Amino acid sequence: MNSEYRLVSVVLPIPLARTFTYWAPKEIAIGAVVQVPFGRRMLWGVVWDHVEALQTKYTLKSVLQVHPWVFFQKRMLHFLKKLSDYTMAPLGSVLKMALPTLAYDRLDQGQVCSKTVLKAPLILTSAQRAVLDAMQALFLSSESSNPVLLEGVPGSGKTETMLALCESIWEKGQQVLVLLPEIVLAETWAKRVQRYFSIPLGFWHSHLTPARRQAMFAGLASGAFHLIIGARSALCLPYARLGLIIVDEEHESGYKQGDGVLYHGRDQAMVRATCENIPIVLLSATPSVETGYGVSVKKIQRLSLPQRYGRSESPTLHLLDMRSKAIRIDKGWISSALLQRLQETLSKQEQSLLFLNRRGYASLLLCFRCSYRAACKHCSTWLHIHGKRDLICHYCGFTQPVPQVCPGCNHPDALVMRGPGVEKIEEEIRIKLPEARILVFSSDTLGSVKKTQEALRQILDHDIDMIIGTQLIAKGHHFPLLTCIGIVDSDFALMEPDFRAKEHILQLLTQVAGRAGRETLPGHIYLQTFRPEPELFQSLATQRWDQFIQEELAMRQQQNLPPFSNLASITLSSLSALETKEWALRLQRAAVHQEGITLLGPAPAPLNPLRRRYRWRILLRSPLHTPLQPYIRTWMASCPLPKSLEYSIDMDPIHFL
DNA sequence: AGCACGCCGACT
DNA sequence: GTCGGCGTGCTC
Repeated sequence: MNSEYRLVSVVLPIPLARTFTYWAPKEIAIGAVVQVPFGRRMLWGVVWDHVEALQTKYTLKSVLQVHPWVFFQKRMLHFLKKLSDYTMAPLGSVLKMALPTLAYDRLDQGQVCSKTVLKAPLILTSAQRAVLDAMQALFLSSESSNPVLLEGVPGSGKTETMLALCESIWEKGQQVLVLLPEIVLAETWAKRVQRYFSIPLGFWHSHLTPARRQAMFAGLASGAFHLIIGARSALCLPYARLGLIIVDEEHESGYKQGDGVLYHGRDQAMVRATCENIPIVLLSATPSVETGYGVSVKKIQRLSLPQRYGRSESPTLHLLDMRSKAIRIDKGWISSALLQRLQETLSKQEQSLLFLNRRGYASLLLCFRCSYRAACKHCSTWLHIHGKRDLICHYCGFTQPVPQVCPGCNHPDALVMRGPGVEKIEEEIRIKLPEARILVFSSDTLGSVKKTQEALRQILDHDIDMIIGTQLIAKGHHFPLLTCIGIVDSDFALMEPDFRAKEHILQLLTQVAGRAGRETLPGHIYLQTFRPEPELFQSLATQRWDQFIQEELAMRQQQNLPPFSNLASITLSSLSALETKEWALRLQRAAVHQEGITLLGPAPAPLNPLRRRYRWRILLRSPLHTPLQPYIRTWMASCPLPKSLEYSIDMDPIHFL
């Protein structure tokens, strides 16, 4: 053994829980980013630990180079370990999220830093000033402080208040990370920041080109960027000097998504803030029930900005019972009452929004003679119709033309399209209000960030009279001329097979409603429904969100649901229906009873198969202070699965499909 | 994850 | 007879 060198264990960005041992220069620090030979590849990894002595049959290889300026602090390694332990994802998978760009055999220079300069005075109202003072008092008062929830309706001035807080972070030479549930919101954030500050600013999301990604990584890891606006995946990066995390729209389920490591962006942002010992602020007009629980047990400090500044009353709510003969219209989906209001709005040269959370033209193709219904080959789901011509699977993207004759009975004109989508509503409006300039706002019509920006510009410039949109339209945009909103089908979310359905529909409807009457014009909201449920719409009408949270918490506690218990879902999948079922049953039989832990299932997943794979699921529940991870670890280890079966573990699942 | 090795179907 | 499918196994 040469005294110039020592042994280190290295974590590599591959889906393995283990480390690999290499020779490295004696002075190498834990947390150093190193390039190592691995098989016939070269990989960048992180020095996890020093290894004192090792007997091995391998001839150990040596570190090729040490990255000159990217480094993982102890607190960062601690965060990655916690994330891996909590999600039960291999440490290497977690590292891959933290080192997504260094796969290449090259080094970028760190950047020499430009300054952040205040361009325009940031004038706060007294309410905003009070919130800012309260936050600063909290963050300065103790060594480690609780997360803050800043609650406020759209237009209450949350962003300006946060910018004033950011300024104090930038004065200390630290970085601010703003997390967004949806990356189209990034431009809006950037514009508002740049109205007040000249600032080195970076973006992070999955659509960056490799070169942009590399540059962004260099900027944030060197500390050159003072602000990073990013999607969920920005959470795990090695910032040089992180000083504050802001989670915008914290209640959004977009924070829990994706493949690979299943984590909740908001929850893990709070973990990261604790590890880094920095403040974190959650923003929302309609906080999640989980956050409401955090407030009630004093783990989260709640502050609020109740006033709409710049003016305006709350919009007026009208419930339209579609079962009533006086209201309905024979052909179509827009009631006479709503149509009349749309006409009036148009003649006043104001804007309207029709909200329908269904993409495409129609959601099903039926034969009225033989009851054939178009289904996806790969997923056990029905095909949707887009542009009246194509059948599309919303889960796997499979596409085929709408058949000319019924594939079931060969009848030439027995096929009908049912279940209206935004395109169908557009068709109806073009006939009934031919003079209106219409824009359909959905992921099909707005494929790129650029197209979305252009659509938003058209709305703001009043090149558009009426927006017909899916939930994409609900998120954080300002439309000053928008005074009339129609919810075409208010009943959709109650179909969700999920205990969070009520929370989600209220959040979505509140958000959509928040688009109306933002400036000086009064807003009207029309809710078309076939099942008017007074208490549900009551919460929306009175805007008593905290009251809804209290009621919902009481219900969740009574039924032993999160956040009063832990849930985990384990999904097995394979190409064979029989094999999946058999192994799901075998796994269930291998489970050892433990006090408090309940196993539900196995049951076939609701969409089976999905993307050609058959899936069975086991759900676990435990009391709040009994973590499920150790139990799952021993259990899964006792029942090794063959390679043909894939499994995934989802802690705190929120999507039950 | 990659990248190899290894054993069964249609073809230059 | 080979080219190539993806099942299984290994990487310090």
